[in-house]
Order: sequence, then C-alpha cells, then structure tokens
Amino acid sequence: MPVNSFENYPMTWKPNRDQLTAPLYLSIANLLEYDIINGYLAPNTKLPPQRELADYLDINLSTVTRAFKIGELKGLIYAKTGKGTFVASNAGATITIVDNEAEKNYLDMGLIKPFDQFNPLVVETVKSIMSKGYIEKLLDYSHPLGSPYHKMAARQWLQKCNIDANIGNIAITSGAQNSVTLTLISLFHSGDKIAVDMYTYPNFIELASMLNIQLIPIRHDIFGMNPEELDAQCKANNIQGIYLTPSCHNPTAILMNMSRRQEIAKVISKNKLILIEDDIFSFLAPQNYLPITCLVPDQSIYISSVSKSLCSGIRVGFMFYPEKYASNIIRGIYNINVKTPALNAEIISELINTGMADKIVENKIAISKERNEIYKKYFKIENPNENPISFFRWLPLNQKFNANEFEKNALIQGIKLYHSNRFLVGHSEEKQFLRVSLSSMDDANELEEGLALLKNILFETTDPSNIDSLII
Amino acid sequence: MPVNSFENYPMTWKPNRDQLTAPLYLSIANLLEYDIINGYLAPNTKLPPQRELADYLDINLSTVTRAFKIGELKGLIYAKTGKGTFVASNAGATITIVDNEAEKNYLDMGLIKPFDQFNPLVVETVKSIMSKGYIEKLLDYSHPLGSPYHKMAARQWLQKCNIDANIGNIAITSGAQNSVTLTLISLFHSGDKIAVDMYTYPNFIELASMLNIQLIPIRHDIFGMNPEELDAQCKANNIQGIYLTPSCHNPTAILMNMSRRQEIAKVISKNKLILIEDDIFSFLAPQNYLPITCLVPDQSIYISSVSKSLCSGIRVGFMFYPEKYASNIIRGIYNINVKTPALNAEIISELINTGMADKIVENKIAISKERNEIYKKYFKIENPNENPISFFRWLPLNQKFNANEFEKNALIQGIKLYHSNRFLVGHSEEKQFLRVSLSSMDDANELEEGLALLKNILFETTDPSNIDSLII
DNA sequence: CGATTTGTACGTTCACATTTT
DNA sequence: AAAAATGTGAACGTACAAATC
Repeated sequence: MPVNSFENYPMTWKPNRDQLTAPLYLSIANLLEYDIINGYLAPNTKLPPQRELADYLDINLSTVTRAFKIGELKGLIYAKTGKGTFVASNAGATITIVDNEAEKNYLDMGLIKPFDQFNPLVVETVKSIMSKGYIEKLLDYSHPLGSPYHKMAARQWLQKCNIDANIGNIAITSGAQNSVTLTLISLFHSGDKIAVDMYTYPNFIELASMLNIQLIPIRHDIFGMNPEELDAQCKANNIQGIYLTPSCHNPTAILMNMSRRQEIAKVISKNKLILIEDDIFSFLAPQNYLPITCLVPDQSIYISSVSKSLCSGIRVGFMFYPEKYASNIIRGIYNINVKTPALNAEIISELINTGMADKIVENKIAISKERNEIYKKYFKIENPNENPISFFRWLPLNQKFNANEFEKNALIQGIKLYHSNRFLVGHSEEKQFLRVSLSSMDDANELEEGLALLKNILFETTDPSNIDSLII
Repeated sequence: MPVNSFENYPMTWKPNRDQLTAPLYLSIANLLEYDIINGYLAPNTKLPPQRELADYLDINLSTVTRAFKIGELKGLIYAKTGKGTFVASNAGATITIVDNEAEKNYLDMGLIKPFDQFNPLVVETVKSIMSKGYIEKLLDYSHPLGSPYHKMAARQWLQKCNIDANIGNIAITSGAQNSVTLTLISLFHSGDKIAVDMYTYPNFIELASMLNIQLIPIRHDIFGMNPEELDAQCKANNIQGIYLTPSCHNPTAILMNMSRRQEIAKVISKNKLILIEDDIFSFLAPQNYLPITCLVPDQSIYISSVSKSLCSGIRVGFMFYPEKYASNIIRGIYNINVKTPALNAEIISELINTGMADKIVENKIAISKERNEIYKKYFKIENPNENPISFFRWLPLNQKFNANEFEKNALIQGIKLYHSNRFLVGHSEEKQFLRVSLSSMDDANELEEGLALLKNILFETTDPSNIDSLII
C-alpha cells in the first residue's frame, strides 16, 4: 500500500494502476509508449522520479527502472542520474531522411543529394564496361568481400583519404549506411552504448534504436565533440564505441581540426572504444588532414563510400578494419549482404582507375564552392570551423520554434528544410538550428530562390530585435 | 558458504571460484565461453544443473541462469527445462556457407550454386540495357523501395509464385538474405524467439545469433515441420515468429505439401506468429502449390529472390508484406539499405519483362532434373516428399561420425561436403546426414566423379552390415 | 500419475554514483 | 562542502512450469 495519497500531487504522468497487468515492467513500458506515441506525454516532459512512481503504483523501484530502460532503448525517453527522466525530443516521430517523394512541388533544401548532374560521366564509364567481354564473370557468388582487382581500386581510393590499407583488411560493401549496419551488428550487442555527437545523422539514430544500441550524446564546442565530456561520459557509462564524421559532421558541418582529432583519439584509446569513423565527406576535407583512424588504427573501423563523392545510386562503399575485428566483420558481411554485386564494384573501380573519379570529385567540389558563395550572400557562417565547402549548412535560429510546426510552415511556403530537433539525441537544447542543404537544388537560381524565401520566413517570424545574425 | 563439499562429485564443468570477478554473471558467461571455444567443454556435454553450480560457486541460482542465458543467445549452449543445459553441437564453429575459395582443388558438393552456366543469357540483357538512353536515371537516390516500373516487374515475378501482390506492399531488396535481415531487424527485438526447422540454413542461424534472436528448433517428420510440435513449443516458449522455406527446405530438400502447409498455417494463425516465408526455391515447386503466406496473409512476410532462379551476383530480391508491418519494414529499408541499386533492379526487370527469365528458369529446371537423375544412379531418395528437382540432396548416413573429421576427411579425398551437424539448431541428433550439392559442379561428368568418390568413402567407412541404403 | 529435477521469469533488495541544492 | 534527490545495475528470493522418472 502506498504510504501517501498522491491525488493532490502534481505528477506529470499518472499511469492507471488498474491497467497494470503482469508482467508489471512490460505493462508499464507499454503504457508509457502508448502515452508518448499518442501525444499524452509531450516531448521534453519530465516524468515523475522512479521512486515516486513506484510508490504511487505501489511497486518496487527496480520495476520502474526496468520499464524505463525499455523506453530509453527505444529512444522514447532519456534519463539523467540526479536529474530525472524526460520524454525524448523526437519520441515517436520518424526522423529518417530519405528521397521518397514522387513529385516535389517545393524547393528542396532538406535532402543532401550528391549533385546528380555529374551522373552522365558515370554513364560513360558504365557503357564502356559493358562493351567488354568479362561481364559474365561479375555475375556469380564468388569473392564475397570483393575481388582482388576491386580491392586494389578500393585501396587506391582509400589512399586518397590518407588511409594506407592492406588489401586483406578491406571489404567492398553496399554503401556507407550498409557499412555502419555491418559494424553495429558485427561488433556490438544489444544494450551496448555508443557515444555520438549531441546532433547526429537521424538514420544512424534510428538504426541504433532498431538494434537496441543506446546512444550517449556528447556535447560539442565550435571544434566538434568535446574530449573532456567524452571522457567523463565514458567513466560514467561504460561506453563501448563512438561514431564520428570528422570531415564534415552531419548536420553541424563542423570539420574537426587535427589537434581536436588527436585529443579525441587519446580519449578513444584510453577508454578502449571502438571508433566508427564515417568519412563519406573526406573529399571535402583538406588533403593533409589525417583520419582519426590513423591515430588509433587498431580499434577503428574506417568507412568510406562513393555515394556523395561519385554516384549515390550504385551503392558501393569501402570498409577498412583492423585484423582483430576481421573475422567478426567478415562473418557479418556473409550473413547480412552475402556480397556486394561485383558489377557495381566494377563500375566504381573503373571510375577510380581511369581517373574519371578524380574528375567528378573536382567538379563536385567546384559546384559546392559556388553554392556556398551563394549561401553567404544570404547568411553568415558564424563558426569558422565549419567545412567551407560543405554540401549543407547549419543555420542558427534566433528564436525558439516548435520544430514540427516550423518544418510544416516552411513547406507550405514552398521550401523543405530540417529543424535541428530531428538530429537531437536525447536532450532538448536551448539553441535551435536549421540544416540547409545546398546540394539538392538542380541549379544555382533555384537555390537563390530558396534562400531568399527562407530569409523571408525568418524575418517574418523572428522578433525584429533578434535579426542581427542575418546578413543584409 | 556451500553446504556440501563438491570435490568428490563428478561435475562436468567446474569453473574456478577464484577466477570469478564482479559482475559475477558476466564473469561466469565469459568463463563458459572460453572453455567452450577452447575445447575444454565438448559439444553436447551436459553442464551441471544451475542449482548445483550456484551451490558450488556459493552464489544465487538466478545469477547462474543469467550467465547461461548469455551463452544460449550466443548459440553456445541450449537449455531444456527439466532436462538440463548442454553445449551446442556447433558451439564455437563458424558454420556460415559462402563462396570464398580462391582456387578449388576439390570437387565441390558443398555450395549450392545456381548453375552459373546460364549467366551469358543475363549478359545479353545487361548489354541491351546499356545501349539505352535512360541509364542516368538509374543512378540516384530516388525510389528507395523500387521504382514503380521495377515494382511492376516484381509483381509479375511474384504472380508466378502465386502471390498476388499490391504494388504498395512490395519492396525491392538486395537479395533474400538481405530481406531476412531487414525482417529480423524491423519486426523483431533482441531476445525474441523464432521457431525454425531442427535443421536450418546456417546463415540464418548465424544471423539470428548476431541479432540476439533465439531460435527454437521444431522437429519434423517426412512432410516437414511438425505442426503439433510447433504448437506445443509456442505454448511453452512465447515464440514471436517462424522461419520456413516450404518449396525446398534447405538442407533437407523437403517440399511441403498443401495439407501440411494448411496445418502449419493454422498453428501460425492461432499463435499469432509472424511468418517469414523464404521462397527462393518457388520455381522448383509444382505450379499449383500456394505459399503459406496466402493462407495467413496478414501476418506473413514473403521473400523471393532471383539469386537461385536467375542470377546470383546481381543481388536483387523481392519482399511482400502486409500493410500493418509496412511502416516498420520501410523504416528498416531506409536505415539499413538506403536503397537497392536501380541499375540491378533494371537488369532483373528486363529479364522478367522480356521473357528471358522464364527461359533461364526452364533451363535451370532441366539441368537440375538431369543432375538428380545422375544422383539416383548412386543413391536412393528415401523420402518421397523431398523435392525431386532440388539443387541438393539430403543423404542419410548409416553410421555416426565426428562431423568435423568427416568433412575434413572427405576434403582430403577430394570432395567438399557439408555434414548435417552444420545445420543443427541446438540439439544433437541420433541420425546423421550429408547435404550433397548437385549444382556446384561445372558439368555432369564432374558430378558423377564426385558421387562415385563419395560412395567409395561411405563404403570404406561404413560398417558393412549397414550399407543396405546405398544402391548397387 | 505423482514426486522430483531442472530451467524460467519476475519482482525485490541494496550499495553506489552522479547531479542538484 | 554536505545533504538530498535521483537513476543504475548486480545479486537475490520465489513462484511456477515443463520434463523426467
């Protein structure tokens, strides 16, 4: 029996005692999920302390803990010792970003497309391959990790990323997201914890949630992830891994400089984390920057892909792993992919070997520079550590919005944008941002149109005293 | 303190008390894993009862239970209430089957290859596509589930499998194994249980183990999985799903007849299981056989692929799912695959639309018939319910072998074969078998050579009084 | 068929770490 | 700097169910 009556207490969540069925912990977890999904518990609501809830429901503290743990692994809530438990910012929302519209009647500044206008250059290469006589050899089950020839091309590609890889530690995969999936399944287990930037690529957030891997958000400063904070969270949390995209962090566009990379590497080393370095934007980083993988080579998985740099639809990526993880990763590839189609690997290899890859990359860098120049006509880039030739920009807002409403309203006005909440892991934040894609428009004019429209929307809705960060 | 001294008891496993560190349960699980992987605990060894071990180590029963659970989810041990806990038959062994040999100096009767000699027909189609003008449109991020055109082709393919699918409930995937991965990640959670045939495709076993999904083996009779046994296990175990390959079960080659399909469907329905129907061999089943999916359409995921029937290396599969699972599966595809390359889907669509697919399938059926005729010259097919045109055969052994040694010995003598233990889920079985692939040899002569060699090996090693099931 | 053996699953206890006040 | 609030995670106790004898 509860000692006190709580009927007069203001509890933010009062699950109905009578609805509880055995097993209690599951029953509570389900009620919680129901109330969050159906909007009875708004994002960022503080839930009652576990002890209070246990007392109210007349059950044991640990039973509540267990129920809350389920919610946390599903990404519905997040808990902070000493502080309390809160409904997650993105609870119940689908945040995955994907190109799924049949017809677009808006200006797209949401998706990060890889400048598909250079795909005709890929077509040339595809056609030249098809005239050759060996296609038949690309159609069977052999060489599940990639043929020696394809791995040689991969090696060449990785060398441009400043990775000097042994052929035996390379695998051809079906793109970066596929590589990340392979890594998470092969090297991590349900319930493991991975440190990520406070703002993280939503598809990674959702993937982790599907695999029951808990993400621990780490605060950043203008240089990227904060190493002290990372170290502190490792001590507090028994974290097994870390996911980083140092060349151009999605969504903040931060390019991590070498000294920060070294500091982070030290913490990774010290805490024996497995580093998942997603370096799909390596081609946008200065050529003398070393991947963090080079600083902690024996505990890093390096992930590269050609989806942003060359061609997205071919779905080919490269993975470089240390020997000690090889057997696990190979087992993962066998059981998850079987193999990546050799035809696709052949196309990419040919692009690399003929120098067409370099040409395409040059073109993409040039157009991205242009697009950034246009952006700077409308908005300031406040953080000098952001990658200046990023395919997208991180625009600070001077006011707090309801993220969903803001996105919807922008769409009504004709532009697709993503609000920073979509990228948030756990916490809600004071400061809000927009991720503005510069690469999804067909041409520069459309981008200008979109940016002008965006500026208008921000002027309209922004408190006039607060518009100083908007140029003009 | 333990009440009794166990020093004189015969315990099959005596972990060293002094090696235990906190947390106890993990420490025990690690010791157990170490002793199994390093061969101190042989497959099928009965471990001490949990209570006895707890008493011996002077810890609580539940702590042992917890440690054992970890071992069970890793596939290292299996437990039977009332009976005891046993080291798994395949504990510690890698059982995945994959084409990974650079050079083969043996006759391959292990891999199930899809008669790659018809790949030149695919090459024709590939070349004809490449001469067309729309390749560029196949190279971007759009239509992650497959373009409407590709889905129409998929629909046509599925119709030949007797599946009448709505376009909206089809997804193009990167092959059957990829579809299975998608299904497991999207619709199941860590710790869930899935019913499978006692003998199951090793890559599925390993995938489940990587995802922390527990497989519950169900006994079969000559018609395939036993429905009563399935029902009983559902009652006992809180099983969420079932994995079936009814057209030609791998490895037993059993073709499940319609009445058994109906019985199984009833049990699936009654216990609200999610059915994963892997029907990659549908083209080897009689045309009037309905997939089990048709009998329980609202809780079935139907998986088809062209890897066996058309071409393995292109990596294209089709998935058909009921509306209620659509959002989960689509989310899974977005986060795991991003998309399946449209170029590959285009090739397969063209094969389907031009009728080339039918031609290839006809050819493969014809050659598989031939190969089975050859097989029957050497060995009897005892179970009339086995698919008569299967790409592989399930050969009963008349003696018990050490599975590993048998496989090794056969390889020394020049043939690659897989012993039934490789396919076992949990239990060890009285009866032993070999899976004999008929499709991995380049020509019929090689197959004859291999079968003759196999027969020799079996004669040599078999007790002469037991050779009656071998013809001649 | 009933007693015994054995594994399962849930809820409970408690020491502890972190954060806030 | 100390006390209070709050979440964490390992280990324990117990009722129960299935299999065996």
